[in-house]
Amino acid sequence: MVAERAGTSIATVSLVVNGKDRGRVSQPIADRVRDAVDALGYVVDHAASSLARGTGDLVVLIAPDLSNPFFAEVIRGVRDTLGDRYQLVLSVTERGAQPTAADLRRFERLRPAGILVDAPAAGEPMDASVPVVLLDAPDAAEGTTAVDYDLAPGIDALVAHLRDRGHRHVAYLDGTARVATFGIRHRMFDEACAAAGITVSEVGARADLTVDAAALATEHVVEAWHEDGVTAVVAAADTLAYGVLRVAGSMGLRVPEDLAVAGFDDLPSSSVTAPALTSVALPGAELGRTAALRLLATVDGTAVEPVDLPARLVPRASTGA
Amino acid sequence: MVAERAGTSIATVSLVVNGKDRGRVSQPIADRVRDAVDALGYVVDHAASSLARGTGDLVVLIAPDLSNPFFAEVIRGVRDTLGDRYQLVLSVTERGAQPTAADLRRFERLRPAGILVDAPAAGEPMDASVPVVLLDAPDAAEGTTAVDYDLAPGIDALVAHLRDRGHRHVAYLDGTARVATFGIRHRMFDEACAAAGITVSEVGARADLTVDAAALATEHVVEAWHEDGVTAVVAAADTLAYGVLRVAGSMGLRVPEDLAVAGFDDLPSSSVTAPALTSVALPGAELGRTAALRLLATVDGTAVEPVDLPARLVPRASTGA
DNA sequence: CTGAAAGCGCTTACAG
DNA sequence: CTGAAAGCGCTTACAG
Repeated sequence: MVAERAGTSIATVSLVVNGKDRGRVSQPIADRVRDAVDALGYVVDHAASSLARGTGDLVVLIAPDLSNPFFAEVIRGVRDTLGDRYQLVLSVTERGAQPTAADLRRFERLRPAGILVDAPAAGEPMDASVPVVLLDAPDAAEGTTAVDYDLAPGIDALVAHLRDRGHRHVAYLDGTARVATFGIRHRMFDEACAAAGITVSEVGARADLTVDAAALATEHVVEAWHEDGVTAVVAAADTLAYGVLRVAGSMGLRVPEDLAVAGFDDLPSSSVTAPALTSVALPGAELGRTAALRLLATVDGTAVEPVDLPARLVPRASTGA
Repeated sequence: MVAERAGTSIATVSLVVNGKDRGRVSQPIADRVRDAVDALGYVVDHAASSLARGTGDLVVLIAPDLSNPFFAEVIRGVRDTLGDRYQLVLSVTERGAQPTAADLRRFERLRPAGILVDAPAAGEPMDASVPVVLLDAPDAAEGTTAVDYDLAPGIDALVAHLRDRGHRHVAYLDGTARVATFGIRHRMFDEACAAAGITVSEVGARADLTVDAAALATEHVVEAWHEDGVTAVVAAADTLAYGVLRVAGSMGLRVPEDLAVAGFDDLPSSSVTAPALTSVALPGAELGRTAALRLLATVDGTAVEPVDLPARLVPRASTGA
């Protein structure tokens, strides 16, 4: 229809629409085509275009359940970096599940320009026929491209902070998700504690990343923590720490006097909890931005120096800051 | 490749893969095809398939910036209802922006089975060449399909609650987003107040849906509210109310004694703020579920009775509950 | 029950 | 500078 209206061939329309008309199509004809496109409100059919080209302008970001508002930051970073050249679409896994190789398979079909995977399930082979960049996947296999946090500065600062406040025996509330990043957080925390002369309680607990689940898990162990002499609890995510705060509040435990609490993520709402929550802030937007840049580099065939993005401690009232 | 391996034609493979082989392909051949598919890890190419069919199995959900964790609920509702037959992908607008007709245009190209649009920008013509269902779009034009909240029960209960607590002069903190749903919340609140003999302060304020923006906006007007004799402030969203809580906390204002605070959404973290936040709970998952059902009904050509989903009040400590 | 063929709407060498 | 033609990987009448 556009070609007809512009009085030219379909091939010429394609060239103009894709901006490949420089030196190939004369000015007047190109203008006529553009007028016709505007008049008819024509948009290139994505299916036909990516079929012919072999690839499209879609970038897929596969993320775990968005109930953790932290991912909004990551998404924003990706979006801002991708710009107009690519179209970002998101896929979220089921509640509590992590992205798997099967998810990757499903989106390969769309012939995207690339796929980003945030916090993939541990031990899955994350490779596809299109460029893939993993986010927050510290166990990524050799040969895969991954962008990770450097947790050490944040965790070391947290442990030093707890130590300064006199804590010598603490507990850890882990997430249930089978993700490498949680494993690493836990391990690095244990190691930092050991180095600082702090012992970590044998009484462990874990919960899904929701306030309700964390509150339930906390109720089950809070007595045991108390009897074990625990004075502070560190949760693998702020949403988990919220559950601890809620239980502490309803039991009349004073935070931080009776029990200090800290988390990971530094969510926006962590500055308004009762009391405000100490948290290891992870640079989510930066993670998204860096991952998108690496994907673009892969697509364009340029190389990028890998860097880990440092976490930092945000001390607040929940640990007596 | 699959056809070759199974010793059959491409057409037969297509039939088997799409489950249209009943009474058309013999059992042994169908089995051979399935074996070949498994062995080769074949998946249908989405672009080619939707080009040939004219439509695909994608459902697109266009939502505003996800920094409001409330949308996670909506998404979950949609996901759970869509099931395996359709593949859900999300698109998020830029921070603070609402979905527009242009976003719809962009995703039409993908030939999705349908498009869901949450909280579209006010006054945009939201129609497309594929089925569209609007969520939380109380100003939707005639002829468009929309699923909305019934805010009355929640707002009436909130105003009655404030009245019972002795509030006679209150303020409203609005969102900046150009969405009908915010306009309606404000208007219904004003009307309910008028009916209950409560006056609403002329000192208005509005902010983006982030804690930081809301805190900033609150700082600018909190003096004026005080001088105006305001005893309670209602925010158009919980994230806005968090900003009020933060400013109150840093100024030494007691909540609810000096200033009562309430919001809309009932986010998971609202039970752990300082103090816990009274909120008009909106059934987000239900909204997503209902919208997905209506989309499926449109696709299948069946009719559905429209229903609005009632909001309800969750009273907490921030209003003295 | 099975396969050869047309066509979905594009892009891209290629010939003119 | 421009257009006719092949081909991207499927699906679906249609003929056998």
